[in-house]
Amino acid sequence: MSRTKKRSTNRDVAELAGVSTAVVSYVFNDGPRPVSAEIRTRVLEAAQALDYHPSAIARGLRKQTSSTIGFIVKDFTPQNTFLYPYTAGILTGLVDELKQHDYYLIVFPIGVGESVEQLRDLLRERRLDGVVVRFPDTPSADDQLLELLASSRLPSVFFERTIANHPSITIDEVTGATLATEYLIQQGHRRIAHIVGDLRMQSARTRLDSYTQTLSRYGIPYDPELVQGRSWYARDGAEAAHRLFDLVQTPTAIFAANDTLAYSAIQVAHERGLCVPQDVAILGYDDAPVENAMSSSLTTMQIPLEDMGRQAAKMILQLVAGETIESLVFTPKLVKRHTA
Amino acid sequence: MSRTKKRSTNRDVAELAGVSTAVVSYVFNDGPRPVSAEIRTRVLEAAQALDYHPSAIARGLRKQTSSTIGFIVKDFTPQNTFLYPYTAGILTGLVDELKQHDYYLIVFPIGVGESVEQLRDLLRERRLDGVVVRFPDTPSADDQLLELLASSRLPSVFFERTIANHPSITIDEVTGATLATEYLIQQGHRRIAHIVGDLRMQSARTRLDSYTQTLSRYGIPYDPELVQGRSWYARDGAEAAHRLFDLVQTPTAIFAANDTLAYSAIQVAHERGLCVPQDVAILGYDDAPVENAMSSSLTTMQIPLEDMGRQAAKMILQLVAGETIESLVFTPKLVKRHTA
DNA sequence: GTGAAAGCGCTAACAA
DNA sequence: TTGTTAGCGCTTTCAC
Repeated sequence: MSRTKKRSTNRDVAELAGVSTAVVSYVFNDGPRPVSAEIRTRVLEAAQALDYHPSAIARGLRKQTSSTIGFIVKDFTPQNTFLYPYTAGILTGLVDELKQHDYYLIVFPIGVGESVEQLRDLLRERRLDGVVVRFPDTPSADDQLLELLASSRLPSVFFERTIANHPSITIDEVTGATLATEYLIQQGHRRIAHIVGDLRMQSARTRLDSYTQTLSRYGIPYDPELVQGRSWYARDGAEAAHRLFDLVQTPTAIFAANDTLAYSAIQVAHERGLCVPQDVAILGYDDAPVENAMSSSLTTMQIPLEDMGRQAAKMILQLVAGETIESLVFTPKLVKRHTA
Repeated sequence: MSRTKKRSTNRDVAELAGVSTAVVSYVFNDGPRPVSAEIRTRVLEAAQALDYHPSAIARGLRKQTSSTIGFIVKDFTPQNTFLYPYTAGILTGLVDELKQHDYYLIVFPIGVGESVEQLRDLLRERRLDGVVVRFPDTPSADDQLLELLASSRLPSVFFERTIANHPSITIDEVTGATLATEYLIQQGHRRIAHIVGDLRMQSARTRLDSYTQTLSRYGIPYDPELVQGRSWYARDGAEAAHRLFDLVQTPTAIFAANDTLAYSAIQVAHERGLCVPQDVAILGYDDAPVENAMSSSLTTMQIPLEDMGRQAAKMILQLVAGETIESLVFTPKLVKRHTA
């Protein structure tokens, strides 16, 4: 394996084909000027013979583009950004759609409490044509990041956040949580509990608010005991479920703020000998596409993460192309399976 | 927001600081030639004033490197490569470690049955300094991909595959599955079932083989009825579990070939009113770091995916730096939790 | 210790 | 229709 053999360039091809480098460029870019059929094939053959592939770096320098998009992700959890179904789902759609358009994706997770210096570099280095950004929806000190993005003047699309003057892709949480609650009511439930997520996050608060408002709209009294939970994670979900089942008057239905919490509740129900959904109906939220035992049986509100990733790709590419675009809002859909 | 304002370059800084562009380079690269303290600060101030950041593209063209690594992933499942815990875990460690070294990561999933033309381009475009590759371990027609990799002459590290002359990171499946089976035997079990994964994959076959061999080494007769399953997925796991519990003589322990299958088995056990681990012990494999209700309670064989990703990063960087490196083998560790 | 200048591989404006 | 050539922004050799 001769590592010394130099890769062939523009010029090598030109020489072998007996043309100028310009023509080689025209052939490979289908323009901007026409090339006679005969010369075109001669160039193509020479390129083939030399195994020539244009250097993306050199082209990038010349055209001032990179055909690369950045995916900037900041999450609460420290190291495992990509294990989070939201991130993974979005990433899947995003990268796949970009591929269709011959764009590449650089992933850039930002750990908890990490400095932004490196991100600043990335955004200024001309390595990216645009960025897709997902920050947690806390109203906290991400301002630094936002300012960084803004000052970089890179085209950007935001996930689950509306930033002034930036197109975004968001979820209509109000409708989602309202539909969820209404469904349980329509199933005849009156004693409906809610396991909340991390209330520092807007989405958790919105789901809670929509739950209470829907109850009141249907004339169902609000019972604070029926609202439990403190994070998005399984342990807290299990604890919340135990509290609910310990109540004198237990709920007949539980609306969990995400699937993880719903799974915990199901497990706790099973442990206590309760049947789902006969003894207690359990409804999730996210339709997190994880591969696990119960993912196919949970009734939940589906968020089309992969599709959202696809749309994000399309949006950022339009932005890069100089078009103006509109923000997008996705509405969760009820997926009836076997737990509610 | 003036999109017209041009970004400042090398030269702008040089002019403002009253030096040559060479000096600017020396300052930003700390070499290769020394710069007087006075001039250094003058350059730095000018750069600050102009918000100058060197262009990675231009530097790349000059130095013939990109500070970018590719992560090429091919999986069985069509669109959701990144939802697979293996991929997500490895990716997390990989990208994080690369960040420490100021390298970026381009992710490139390859869908089922997808053409390799685009990958060929990526590998030849000089966009990458090296690649980390994970293909499923089938002995099938990935040869095309392998040949592509080889002919690109890019430094590469392979996951879970040993390719001639290529450093790799693999898992000692024999030891892992043997430890798993031995543990159940040592717990006093004699009637131990195994739910296999997709037997087209080497890892599934190895886990099965090690299971049978360990049984025979301990003088436990092999009962074909106790081996069920046909894929890595929940549905087939549940079906396998039902078959096992339908047996006249049911198993007292189940070794599942991965965590997903283990979870299915647990759920089925619960549905049938069996207690885990009292009535039936269930042992998983992977310690897939998914966020779900039971992830913290499953007894399983742990594969340090994130750590493997980290090591892959270190290896590929060493390779890029021209050093020679050794392949690495990771051994799964038993993690005792509450299901076996 | 510093400046001038060549050149990385490509694209596109200017010539012919 | 094609050739020539000037850069894109950087690093580094050569000269001082």
